[in-house]
Amino acid sequence: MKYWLVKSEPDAYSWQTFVKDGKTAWTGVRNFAARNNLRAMRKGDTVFFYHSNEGKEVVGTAIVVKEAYADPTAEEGDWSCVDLKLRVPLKRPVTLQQIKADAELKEMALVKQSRLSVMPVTAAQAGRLLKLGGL
DNA sequence: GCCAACGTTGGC
DNA sequence: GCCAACGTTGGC
Repeated sequence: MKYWLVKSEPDAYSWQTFVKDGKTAWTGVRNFAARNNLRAMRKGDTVFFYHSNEGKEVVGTAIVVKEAYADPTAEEGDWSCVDLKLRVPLKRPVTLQQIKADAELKEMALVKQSRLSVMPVTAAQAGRLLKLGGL
């Protein structure tokens, strides 16, 4: 069982919208590294949901319910998406500031590769995020 | 709104 | 196959 983190601009697709939807197809990824990470996701994996630009914090968790399939929103090219189901909101969002200040979390791709929108999270980092998030 | 980082494209 | 130019992302 692995851990991941996906980013979304609240303007494009917010956590609040996800809460209403309950489940969503994670489409629109157009970056090879991010796509490959999507393809490496397995059913049951935990996915952290991060708000970029506005908020800049990890706000909740989701679970992979359908593994990679062809992204229906892609008009050309070889792109993939997965289906995510809502799990739980963090009791307290974990901000980028906190992440940068944390010895373990500052090693996350979120900090080191700011442009990557789908990335792996280690088990240790996941535990830390959940703890800081009050879960 | 600016700018750094970095992925992608295209000319050679 | 290299590398410069360009576009996009995302933090500040």
